[in-house]
Amino acid sequence: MANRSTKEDTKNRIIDSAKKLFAEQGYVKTTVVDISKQAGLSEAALYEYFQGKEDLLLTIPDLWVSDLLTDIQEQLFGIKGATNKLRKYLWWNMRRIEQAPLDAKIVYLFLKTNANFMNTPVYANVRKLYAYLVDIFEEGKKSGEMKPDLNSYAARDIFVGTMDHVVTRWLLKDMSYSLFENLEHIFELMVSAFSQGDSKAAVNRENGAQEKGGVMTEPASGGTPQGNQALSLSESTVQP
Amino acid sequence: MANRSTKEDTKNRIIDSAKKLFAEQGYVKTTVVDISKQAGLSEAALYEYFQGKEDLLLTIPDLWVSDLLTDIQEQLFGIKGATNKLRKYLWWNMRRIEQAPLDAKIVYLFLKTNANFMNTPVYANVRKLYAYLVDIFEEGKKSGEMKPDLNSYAARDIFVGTMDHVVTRWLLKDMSYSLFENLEHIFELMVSAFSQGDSKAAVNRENGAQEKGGVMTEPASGGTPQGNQALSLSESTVQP
DNA sequence: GCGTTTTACCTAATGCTATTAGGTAAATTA
DNA sequence: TAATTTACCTAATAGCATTAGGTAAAACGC
Repeated sequence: MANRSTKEDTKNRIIDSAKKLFAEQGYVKTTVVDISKQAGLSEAALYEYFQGKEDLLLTIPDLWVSDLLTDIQEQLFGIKGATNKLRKYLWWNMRRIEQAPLDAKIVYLFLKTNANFMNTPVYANVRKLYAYLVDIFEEGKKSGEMKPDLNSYAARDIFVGTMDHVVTRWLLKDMSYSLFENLEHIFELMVSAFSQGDSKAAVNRENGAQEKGGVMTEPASGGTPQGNQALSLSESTVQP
Repeated sequence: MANRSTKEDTKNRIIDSAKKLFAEQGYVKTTVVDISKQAGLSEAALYEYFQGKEDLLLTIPDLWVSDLLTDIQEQLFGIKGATNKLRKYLWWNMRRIEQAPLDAKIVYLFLKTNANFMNTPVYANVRKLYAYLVDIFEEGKKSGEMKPDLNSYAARDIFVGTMDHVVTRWLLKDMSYSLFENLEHIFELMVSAFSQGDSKAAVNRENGAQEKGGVMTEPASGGTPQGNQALSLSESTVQP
């Protein structure tokens, strides 16, 4: 194999092209010819690598999501306290999405509309990703950091729902501002629902009471393709 | 016009057919022939009523969402207290979605993936729908019911995000359980983030301190097509 | 009532798109 | 070096959205 590319390389080229085009123009408006041209191939060659357009859509975020799953374990390792873990989880999630907005767009916008999504390994991994949150809430209950009667599933629903909402809006608004805008407010508010006693006190108690755990502080946030213009106007679907 | 149907009637038949098929098979897999056959027409006739398949998708939820917008005003009328209003908003929202799951599926799953969604009257109306929440939070701050330093936009993000998450999961799980499952837990948890002082006390204070406002208590919840089997297993994406 | 116009719909293209059939020439293997 | 495999190609095929060009019944004008 001198001039030809390796199988792995071509497959990646196809995935990259499809990712880009799906995210840019949407699934429906992207054609298989578009994708294969972008990848420097004929249409027919693409079918050697993927069963078809739908298979491509369902396969694209596979790597990303399973990488997320192994990464979150590393990221939470060594962090003490449920609130600190929760915080790390949120900031980490946003960071990873900021770094891979194309994958995020496909997972958050296009995959859900596909009838086969629920049978996908991506879905199974997303479930596992969210399961960590339930563990964190349970830990918080045991340690007394969080309300003893906290319903961990309700808490997870609030946490995941809010995260997803913020991300989806950001994607729909074409990533025209920083994902981290207002995140501090939102996080504090959520934590105040889960925590025992006064929330701010709780957060501070946790931060102070230990060796700082190596967590927190907003990441420098370079990474969004078009740069983070912090367009505060488009912060949300509804503005004052 | 004796045998022929009226224009209005045919248009409704097309909308109903499209709604059903889009919700059942998804936008991509539904063909224009499918829709027109179901409506008892030829393909060409459909184009007299709609500009095409995409126009159809964007038009379907128009009526539903603008009806929601006028209804919410009626529903909140006369309810005293921000927490009571918030509760009514949540229960009302779920009720309306339970009653029109096809419209909901199109709005929550399919519309977001369309590049033109943001320029749609549906989007504008959804914004207005969410704007009520900000007003409610502001009211709660003024009355002392809610934290004086509450960030109303963060609060709205949490509330909307959580609602959307619960609804989306229900739709993806094919409406196989009751939308109202665990809603009480979730609501109380959210309110505890927004309220001044102890949440349960706050909720009770509000409920007791006035003529009961004509709100609350879970609706009898008959209405889901396949009936509410309250399949507690599929409550969420992640289970113990 | 009768010719004209409009309405509500139809059949039959057209042109694009996903997917498949049937190759070929370079690289690899025996 | 002959046989086989690999990585890719050109050229169908079939399905779909959309359009062109009607038609027959109803409504309108007089």
